[in-house]
Amino acid sequence: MAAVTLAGVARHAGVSLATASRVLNGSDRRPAEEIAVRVRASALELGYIANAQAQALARSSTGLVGLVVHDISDPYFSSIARGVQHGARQFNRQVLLASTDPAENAELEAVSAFASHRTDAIILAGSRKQSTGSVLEKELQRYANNGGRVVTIGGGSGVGISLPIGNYDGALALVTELVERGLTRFAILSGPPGLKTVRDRVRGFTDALQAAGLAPLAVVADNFTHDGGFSAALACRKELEGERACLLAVNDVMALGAITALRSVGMTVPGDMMVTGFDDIPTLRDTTPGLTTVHLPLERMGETAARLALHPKSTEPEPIVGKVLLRDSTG
Amino acid sequence: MAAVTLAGVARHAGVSLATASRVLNGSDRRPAEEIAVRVRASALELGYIANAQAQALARSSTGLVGLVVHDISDPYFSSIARGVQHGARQFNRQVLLASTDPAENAELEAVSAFASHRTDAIILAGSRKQSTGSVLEKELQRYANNGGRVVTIGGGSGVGISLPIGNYDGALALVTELVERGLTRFAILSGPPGLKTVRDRVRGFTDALQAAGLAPLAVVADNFTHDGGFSAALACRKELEGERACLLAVNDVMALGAITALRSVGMTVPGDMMVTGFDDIPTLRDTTPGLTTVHLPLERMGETAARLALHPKSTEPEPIVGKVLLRDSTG
DNA sequence: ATGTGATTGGAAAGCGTTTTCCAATATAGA
DNA sequence: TCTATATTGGAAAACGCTTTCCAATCACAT
Repeated sequence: MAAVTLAGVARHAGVSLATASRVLNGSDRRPAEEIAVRVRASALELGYIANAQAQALARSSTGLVGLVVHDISDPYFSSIARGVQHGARQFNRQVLLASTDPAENAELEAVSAFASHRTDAIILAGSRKQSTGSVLEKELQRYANNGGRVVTIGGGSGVGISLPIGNYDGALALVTELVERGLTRFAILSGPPGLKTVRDRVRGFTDALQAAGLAPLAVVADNFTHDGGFSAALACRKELEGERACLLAVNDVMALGAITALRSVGMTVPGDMMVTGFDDIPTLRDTTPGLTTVHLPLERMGETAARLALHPKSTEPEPIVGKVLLRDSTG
Repeated sequence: MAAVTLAGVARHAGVSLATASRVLNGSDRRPAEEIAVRVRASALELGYIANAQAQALARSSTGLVGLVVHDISDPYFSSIARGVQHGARQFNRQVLLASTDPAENAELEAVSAFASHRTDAIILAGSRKQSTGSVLEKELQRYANNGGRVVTIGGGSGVGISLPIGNYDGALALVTELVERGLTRFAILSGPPGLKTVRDRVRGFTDALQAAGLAPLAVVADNFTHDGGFSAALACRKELEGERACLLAVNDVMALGAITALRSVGMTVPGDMMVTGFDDIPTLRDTTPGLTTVHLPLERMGETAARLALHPKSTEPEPIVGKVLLRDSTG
């Protein structure tokens, strides 16, 4: 049972292909109402559904927007994805998702696949190692040259529009506030140095410390994940020889991993060690103690990215500013 | 700067369209190596990227699989999505995501959009109100009739393959274990009765209670979300007049909402009230007290669903069985 | 040489739309 | 009544590929 085609509808309604197309799938020309009614009736009766592939080919616009994230099960990314989805719906676009997970060149593969599917736009969430002149950048550039729009959330891919995130400022403000509250002993739980986000935040931490005449007692880098935070915290604890300090994690999931790690060795937060995060992921509603962090409007970021990607005349947007939230994990 | 087409590559390599196609985009016929090399070189030099839309049209297969979830930022769904993504990659498919969120008929819209895009398969996660003969079911049926595959995770849509989840058995086992441990006072935090998942789990709870000669002290229904759990817990507390009992939430996010609610009125868990969940979402790693729940292999479920959807000869699968995890939230 | 069968590259017919022309008809103005 | 001008429906040419034929070439045994 082959799908009903436009030709079938046209035949059934006794009109031409052109007329049927004009009636059913928006056009600037509106056939006479009498005919339109007949065509619509036929379409309904036969259960016609336009073939988006064929339309894409003819119109050279697919109605698709590609979203690249590292791990869709990470609350940071799934919140952004939700926003992107919302934004896309407002423009009548469907979201093509790529969760690039562990595979090293998965990100490149995803971009290639999106380019192949001729998505109208590509949104990159979570800045990747961005060696200028990288294969990824070349691919994105080619995509952009062919008319595709590129939006990068928080971290220039070097191509297209970038939605700037106040990573540096947020990190700076966080540590500044903590110092004002009298904390002096800090250690940094960092992530892969290849990520721009990581570099920006770490720089914010250290600059704030420096401004206060302080320096981190330790800097440990690990994966940008829960497990990364877990092992980084343990390593850090060794370096600090168990002495109380404030662990500045470079994002919330790492911070949560760190807290779990500290608990697993019998330490309490904030009693024996303090911890901070970054992002304010929704998960934090349910964790105790409340995690001190920098709030980012994740969902709105996704929606904004979608708008930037899909709105014809969108310009460089206002930067997203983070808001420091002091909670119990820092006493 | 228009995109490079296959015709362009063929011309540049001095071969026909047919030959170029055979060399570049898999075919059962392999042109002579000498020619193949020339074509590949041209493709590389010109930066050719096949137009997936055109291929889809010609092959009548899009390489797309549609995933419908209620809320991609809910850890339950994002874990499943991760699995689907993995599974899809193994079959070289891209994932089209629809997070249907608040809009009432968004689910139907999503299915229509997927049908229009001629996705090779549609995966429905999170059973929706499934009035047999509903518009949604009709739409799915039509999709299936046109050769699309439909997989429903945990809750028959009445169309296509269903991946059965041991909701009833898991709920039954959970309560049975709790009763064995001496608990006698229970209340149920239920979700929208339209959801099959909800009905199955609640039935499991009540059947287990009945078997032990018990009955729930209260049954409160609310949204299937964190907020739903929050307000349901408060309502429940009223009905119980603050007396200690075990709140059986119908899923983890509701349970977490419930715990937050209880805390907000100064009650402790499990001291003043006990709480259980269902699903074992990854979030639970970081919450205290540990939530007693029924573990489901969410990511694997997604992967299995993808396999079922994409593997040519897949049959009704083994049901997924839940595993009871007793943790601190029940003492 | 000759016939047989396998192998190869290419021409052309789709796939299901949109959209540009064109011709035909209707409308208005004189 | 007749031309000038809109308005309308339809034929056909794209869009970028795959795939079915077809004809040409080749190897090989006769």
